[in-house]
Amino acid sequence: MAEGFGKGCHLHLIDGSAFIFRAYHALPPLTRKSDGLPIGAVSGFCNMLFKYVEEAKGADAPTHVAVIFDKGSHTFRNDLYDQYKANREAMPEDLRPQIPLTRTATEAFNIACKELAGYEADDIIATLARQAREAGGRVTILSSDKDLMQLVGGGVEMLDPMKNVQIGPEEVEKKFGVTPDKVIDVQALAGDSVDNIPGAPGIGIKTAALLINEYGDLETLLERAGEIKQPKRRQTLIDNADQIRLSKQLVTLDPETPIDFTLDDLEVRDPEPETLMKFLNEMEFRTLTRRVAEKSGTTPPPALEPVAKATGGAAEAGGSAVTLPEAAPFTPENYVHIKDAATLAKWLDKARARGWLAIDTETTSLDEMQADLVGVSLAIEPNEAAYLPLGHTEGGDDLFGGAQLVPEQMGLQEALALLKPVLEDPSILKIGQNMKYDFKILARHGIRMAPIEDTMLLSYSLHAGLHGHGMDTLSDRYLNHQPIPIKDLIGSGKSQITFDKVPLEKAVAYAAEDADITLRLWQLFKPQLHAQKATTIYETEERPLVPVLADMEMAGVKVDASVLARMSNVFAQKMAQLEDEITEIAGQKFNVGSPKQLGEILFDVMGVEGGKKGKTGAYSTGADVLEDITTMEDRNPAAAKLASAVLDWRGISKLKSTYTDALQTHVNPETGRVHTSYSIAGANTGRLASTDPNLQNIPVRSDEGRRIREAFVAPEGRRIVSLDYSQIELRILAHVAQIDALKQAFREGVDIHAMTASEMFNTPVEGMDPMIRRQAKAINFGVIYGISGFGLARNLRIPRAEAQGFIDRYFERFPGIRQYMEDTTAFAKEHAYVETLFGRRINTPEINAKGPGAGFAKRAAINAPIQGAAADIIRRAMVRMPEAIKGIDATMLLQVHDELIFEVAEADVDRLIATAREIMEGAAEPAVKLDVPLIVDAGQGLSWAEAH
DNA sequence: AACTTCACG
DNA sequence: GACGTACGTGAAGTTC
Repeated sequence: MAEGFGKGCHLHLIDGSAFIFRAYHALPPLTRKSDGLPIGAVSGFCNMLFKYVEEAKGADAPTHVAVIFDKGSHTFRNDLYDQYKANREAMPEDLRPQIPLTRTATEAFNIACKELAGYEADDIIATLARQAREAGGRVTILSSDKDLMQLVGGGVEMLDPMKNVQIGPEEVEKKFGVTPDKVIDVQALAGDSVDNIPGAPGIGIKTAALLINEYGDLETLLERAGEIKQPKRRQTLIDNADQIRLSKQLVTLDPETPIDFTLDDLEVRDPEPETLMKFLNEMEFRTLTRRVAEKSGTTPPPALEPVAKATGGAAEAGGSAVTLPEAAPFTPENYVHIKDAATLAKWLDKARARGWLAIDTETTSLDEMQADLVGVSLAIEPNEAAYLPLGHTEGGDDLFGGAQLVPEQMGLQEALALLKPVLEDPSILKIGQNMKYDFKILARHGIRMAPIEDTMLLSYSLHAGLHGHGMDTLSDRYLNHQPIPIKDLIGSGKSQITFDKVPLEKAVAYAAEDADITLRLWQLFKPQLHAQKATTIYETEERPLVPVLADMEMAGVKVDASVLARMSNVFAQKMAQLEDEITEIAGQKFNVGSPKQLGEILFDVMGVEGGKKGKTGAYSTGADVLEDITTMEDRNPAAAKLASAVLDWRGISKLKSTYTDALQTHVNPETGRVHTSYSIAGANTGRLASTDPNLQNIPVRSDEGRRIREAFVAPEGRRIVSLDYSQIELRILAHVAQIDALKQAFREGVDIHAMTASEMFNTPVEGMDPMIRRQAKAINFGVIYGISGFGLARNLRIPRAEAQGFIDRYFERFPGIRQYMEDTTAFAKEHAYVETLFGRRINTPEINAKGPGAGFAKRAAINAPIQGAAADIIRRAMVRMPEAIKGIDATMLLQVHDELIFEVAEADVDRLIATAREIMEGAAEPAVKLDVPLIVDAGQGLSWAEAH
C-alpha cells in the first residue's frame, strides 16, 4: 500500500457526544468512591470504548479511527440563527465535570480525539468523511444521529453502535423517504424541534419527502411552489421560503471545516496497557481495569488508597452509588422452547434446586380480567431461560373457522398441573416484573403464586423519583440492553395481532428474554435494598400489597350500567340544547369542545380583552378564565352569557365522556363489574394510581357529578361501606413539624381550620366566620403543597399582597412549619432525596438544578414526606386488612388515597366498620407512634353515593 | 404525540 | 431583581 490514507483504507468516525450522552443516561449516577466525583458517564463511555476496541479487531477492521467531540456551545449556526438549539436543556450538573474526562479517556485508549471551536462534531465528521471518500477509502460513522445521515453513500455508511445495525442508503431512505443526497432538503422543510430548526410550519418528514420527490429538489420546489394544489401547503411554502432556506443552511453539514490535522494522523494504534490501566485505576473502574489486564496479560495496578472522603456532597444521593456487575452478554440462541412435560419437569427441577425462578406470562390482552394465557417463560440464571407456549393458534380469521392450536405445545392443563406445586411452593421464590399482572393471570387458573419478588417494586423502592420502572427502562438503564420491542412481534395500531398469533420461534426469543432480564434485574437490585435502607418499605408495604391489590382488582365493583346509560341520555340532550344556545350567542357554529376555536370566538370575534395565550399561541380558556368572563355582564354581556353556557356544557361533557359513557364500556361482561387496575409504582410519593378505568377520580365535589356514584352499588343483601381518614396529611404535618398547637387541636378533636383561623386572626373558634375559616383552610392545604403567595392568591382569588400577608402571619404563629419546610429543602439539597416517617425514600434529582425546575422540585420535596407518609399508612392498613377481616363477609374493593371501600353483607356492616377502623387507625404502629390520633370516618349504604 | 382541560385526594 | 409558582395523579378530546 502506498503511503497515507487511500484506497483500501477504512476510517471509523465515532460521534463522541452521542457516546457520552448515551453513557450518561444508560447508567445510574455513579460516583467515585474515594471522593464522590460523578463518573457514571465516564464509566459508561470507557465501557463503550473498550467494547468498541475489542469488536473492531474483526474482519472488517478499521485502519484509521477518531472520536469527534463538540467544542463549546457556540457555532457558526448560532451566528446564522440565534434561536439554533435554543430550547436545548442545559447540561446536567453532574455531567459537566465528566466531559473533559471523556477526552482523557479517549487518549488513554490511544484513539485520536478531535474537536474544533466554532464547529459541531458533525461538521468535522462531514469533512473527514469527504476527505476519506475522495482519497478512495471507506468510512463508517458510529452514530445513529439522523443529522449525519446526509453523509451516507459513496463509500460512507453509518453504524448504530447500540443496536449494532448498519445504516446505508436504504435505511436512510426508509427514514426520510428520499435518497441521502436529498435528506437536507427534507430536513429543511420538516424542521427539527430538538435543534429548534424552524422548517415549514405544518410540514413533517412525510409531506416533505413527498414534495421533494415530486419537484426534485428544494430550490425547484420553492420556485414552483405556486403550482401546489393544496392551498394551505402552497401558502406555507410561499410565506416561509426564507425560513426554509435558512433551515437548509442550518442542517447542512460543513464538509470544509478548517481542521489542522490529516487523515494520516488518525491511524489505528493499539492501546498501551500501562497508560490505559493507569487511567482506569485512577477512575477506580475496578472491573474494567481487570479486564484490560486480562487482555494484555499484565497484572492490574493495586487499587489506590482511598483518600479522605470529601465532606458532604449530594453526589451519592438517592440509591445511586452502585457498581454494575460485569454483565454477561445476552445469548438468545441459548433460550429453550419447552415442548413436552419431560422438558418442563427438568426446568422445574432446576428451580427447586436453585430456590428461585423468574417468571413471565404471555397473554392475549393487557386487561388481566379478559386475557387468555398464551405461554409462560422461565429463567434460572442469566441466559438460562425458556418459553413454554400453551395457547398459540393459527387460522380462525375466516367467518366460521375456529382457530387451531399450533403443534409443538404442551397441553394447558397438563402444564398448569406441573407448574402449580412449584409456583405455590413456599421454599421457591417466584420473581417477576410487575407481578400483580402474572399473579392475576395465574390466579384465574387456580394458582396463587407465593412467595413472590417483583423487580418493578424493587426498582420503585430504590429509585422512586429517578425514572420509571417498566422493564424496557430498567433493562436499558441497568443492563445496557434493549429488549425486543413487542411491536416487532404483534405490530401496532389497526393491524396489531394478539400474542397467540405470534410464531413460536419469535415468541421464544421475546418471552424468554423477558424472564432473563427479570432475573438479571433481580440479581442486581436485591442486594442493594439493604445498602439503600429500602428493605423495610419493600418488605412491609410494596411486596405484600401485590396479592392484596390483585384480589381487589379481581373482585371489582358492581356498577349498574343502566343508571349510567340513563344519565348519558339526559346529558346528551342537555348538551345539544346548550350547543344550540351557544351557536346562537356566538352567531356561528363551532366546535365547543375546541379550546382553540372557543378562544378565537371569545377574544377575537367578540372582543373580550385580556386573553392570554399559552406557549402554543392558543388562548387559554380554562374554567377560571371563563368564570372571569361571566362576570363581565355589563361590559360584554354576550361573551358573559357564552362563557357561562360553555362552562355548563363542559361540565356535562366531562361527566358524559369520562364517566357515564366510558364507565359503561368498562363493565366486564362476565362479572357485570368494573375491574380497575392499580399501579403500585406509578406515583413517586407512594400513592397508588388507578387506571382503566381510573376509579380514584369519580366526581364528588358537585351535586350533579356525585350522582355518578349512585351507579356504584352493592348486590342484593350487601352494602357499600366507605372508611376514610380525617385530615390525615395535616395530622402528619403536625407530627413531623412538631407543632404543639396543631397537635393539641387534633387531640381535642376541634375543627382544625377554624382553629387555624382563630390563631391567625385572634378570633374565637365559636361562631367563626365561614369565609375566614375557608381562607384558613386554603392556607392549611397550601402549606402541605409548599405554599407561595402567588398560588394562595390565585386559589383564594385575592390580591397577591394580601395572600402574602396571610402566609407571613401564619408562619409567625406557626414558626415550626417554616422551620420544617426549610429543614426539608436543606435535607433534599444535601441528599437529593427526602424520606417519610416510615423510611420511604423519594428521590428529588432536580432539587439542585438551576432554573424554574428548582421551584417545582422544592415544593415537591416539601410535599413528598407528607403525602408519602399518608400513603405509607394506608398501604400498611391495606396489607393487614385481609387477615383482619377474615371472619367477616366483606371484600375490600377500592382505595382512593385516604379512603377504603368495601362490599359487606348487610349483617356484618357494623363488625366490618369496627374492625377496619381499628386497623386503619392503628396502621402507623408499631413502626411509628404518632403524637396525634388518626381518626377514621365511616359511612354505609346501597351505593357509593350513600356510603361516602 | 403534545397540549389543554378537568375529575379526584 | 426577575421568573414562574401551590402537591400528586389519569382520561378524553383536539390539533398537528
